[in-house]
Amino acid sequence: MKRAEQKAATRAMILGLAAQRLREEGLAGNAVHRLMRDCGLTHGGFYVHFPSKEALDVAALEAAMAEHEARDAVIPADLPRAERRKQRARRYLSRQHRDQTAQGCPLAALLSEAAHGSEALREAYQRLLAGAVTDAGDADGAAPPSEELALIALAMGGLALARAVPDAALSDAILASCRDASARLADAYEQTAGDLT
Amino acid sequence: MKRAEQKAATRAMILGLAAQRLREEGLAGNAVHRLMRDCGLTHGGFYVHFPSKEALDVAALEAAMAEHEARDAVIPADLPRAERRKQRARRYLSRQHRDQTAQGCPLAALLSEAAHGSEALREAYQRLLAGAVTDAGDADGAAPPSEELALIALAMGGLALARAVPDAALSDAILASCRDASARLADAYEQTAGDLT
DNA sequence: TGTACATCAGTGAACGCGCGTTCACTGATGTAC
DNA sequence: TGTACATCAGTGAACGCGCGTTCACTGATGTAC
Repeated sequence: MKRAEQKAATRAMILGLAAQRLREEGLAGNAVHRLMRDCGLTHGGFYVHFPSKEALDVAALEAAMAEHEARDAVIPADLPRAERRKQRARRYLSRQHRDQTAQGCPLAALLSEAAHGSEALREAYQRLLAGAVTDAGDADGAAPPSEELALIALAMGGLALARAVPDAALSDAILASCRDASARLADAYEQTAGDLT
Repeated sequence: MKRAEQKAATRAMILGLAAQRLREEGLAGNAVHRLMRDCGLTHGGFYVHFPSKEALDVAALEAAMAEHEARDAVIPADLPRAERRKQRARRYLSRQHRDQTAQGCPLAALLSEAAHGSEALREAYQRLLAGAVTDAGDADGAAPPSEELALIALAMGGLALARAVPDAALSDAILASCRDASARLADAYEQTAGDLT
């Protein structure tokens, strides 16, 4: 079985690097030739592991999300819901998350690009988003998905905006504003039930 | 002066179409050859009007923003601040805005892609964002920029997310959740002064 | 244990394609006399 | 007003480049006897 193990290891290396690149450079900036070369391989061998570039993009998105979620699984479950939401926002909208794009949330990294992706990619994107909403909702005691959706949209929008802007002071201000807004929103959700208009 | 007028008209046509394409397909999907062909011209003539593709991207971003802002300049100034903010959010997070990408806000269309753009593009992006924040803040009676930043991040994040997701029901739910969250946030800003944490 | 054969991960040259950009040109418009 | 020349917006062939993908191959690993 040594051959199969070696193959799996190579595939994991390609996928791992692709998952980083996808977040750093987006869908467009992740070329097969560069990816394979930077794995110490030649580009032809790529198709032993993946049927197409599109398939890699989907697999890389999923791998990136799994890695990102494994990274911050430790929010104490005994805190009140609003407090957990604030902690999540504080972490997501941190300078660290902004600056470490390659290890960050791929949904934010592809926030505007996802709409131009293949159908398979967009379905994976939606599935991962729905998963994140469900996870957060369950952790928050079966909280309405609409609340989690808005909190996630605010967090992702703030993070993407902080990365788009070249001025460091403005970027920091965006993160701080959105952290504050997340906290206010978390509090507001505790005060009144949500009827949408 | 007939020649100069003709030239200006051609340039405006190229720029106008580029401003649409930029929002529909992003930075990557806006090719010189296709753009010129769809203007009824050949690609060589492009460089009579713009020094480079990069320069076009910047000009198209600015043109798109100007067009977008001209489109929704009519929010009554005599309404209370929170009400104006809610109206703005309702419009920005509408199904219409989501579906008419080509006429929509270019900052949302490039939300995640802007970070990979040229320095000139990122500076233009920041300038336009700052302008939108200032305009909204002035209209709201010199409101703190941090409040406007968070409201804009929520609106842009929600819009981009609603476009990313292929399922129409989920997309609608995202818009509705973010409209509701914007309203709650606008109310929350009226109740307490903002100190950032 | 040693030999012959099969498998298959990875190689590297080649493919067609679309990209941004250059450049010698054409021919209608504008100017000078 | 008519003729000769200059300008310059737009043409279209050509450039080098990187992309995703294919394919005949190599040579180490795995299997059969």
